[in-house]
Amino acid sequence: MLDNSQYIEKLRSSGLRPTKQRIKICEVLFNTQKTFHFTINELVKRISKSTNDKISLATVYNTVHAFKNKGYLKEIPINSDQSYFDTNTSHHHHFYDETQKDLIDIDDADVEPVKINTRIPGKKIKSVEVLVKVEDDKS
Amino acid sequence: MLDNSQYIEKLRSSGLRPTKQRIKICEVLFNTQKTFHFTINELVKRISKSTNDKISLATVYNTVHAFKNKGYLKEIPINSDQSYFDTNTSHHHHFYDETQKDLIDIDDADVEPVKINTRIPGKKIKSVEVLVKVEDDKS
DNA sequence: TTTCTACATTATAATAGTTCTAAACTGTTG
DNA sequence: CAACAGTTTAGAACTATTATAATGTAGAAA
Repeated sequence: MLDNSQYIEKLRSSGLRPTKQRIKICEVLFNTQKTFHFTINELVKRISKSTNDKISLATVYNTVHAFKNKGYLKEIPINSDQSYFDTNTSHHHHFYDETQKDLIDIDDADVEPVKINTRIPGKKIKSVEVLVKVEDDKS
Repeated sequence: MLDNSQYIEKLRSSGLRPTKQRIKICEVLFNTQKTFHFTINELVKRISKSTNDKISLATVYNTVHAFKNKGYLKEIPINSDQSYFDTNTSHHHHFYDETQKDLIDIDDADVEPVKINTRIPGKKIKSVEVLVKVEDDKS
């Protein structure tokens, strides 16, 4: 309960009612220097570690989707059986470690701009995402 | 039953027994000039259109996974609730039309090679996949 | 060809992630 | 403070996928 006013504002300004549960989720997601990746499952674990109140699974799903729609979270397309989210919403790409099942940011400065020399008529590009799959190098 | 010998060979040479069902699935997947994308659901529909025999859903899953492991199919990571597969196994990238929920190949020649200027120690790059999300251009 | 065996197919059950539902609850506005 | 619209909740429902266990079959050996 230190400085929730920022979250309250953040929520209010995007049309979300600042409820106890949403503020708690904000704390878990954004009260850290580092950005990070998570699945809903992992987020639920983090939440239950950091509070004694239980937040229902449905609320976590609802809130994460609301945050995603508001642009506070990004969803990362991984060939996987569950959704990965990223608290880093700036433009950047990812390594996916197939051995460790781990997702790692690639600083945007470390990727040369991707040039696509073809278009689809009537469509505009919304995003360009690079996924670099890696595995243990046993050479 | 025209020219199944190629499929029989293909299957046999990769250690898969050429069964009726697998040959039928081969026909549906590879008996066409064009490569295409599909979900399991769509594949099941294609199969039931082109034959009177029913192939069990479990067999379709097993076979698709076997084909994927053998490199006859590629799985495309889309931010979606179901898996997309591609009969085009050559190196290439994709547009994903978010309006139409449609996946479109990008010819590899139309994408400048993606340069990643950073590595993860002990890991080697397995693949670099670009996903270009597009939407209707209402400008 | 017949027999044998390992691999395949099948229907169905089980599982996992996610979404839906309907009742109870709570911010917010007036 | 009253009232309403938005929110939370537990649990049911749903969807995609995987596991299971019985039955069937391809291919090799006799």
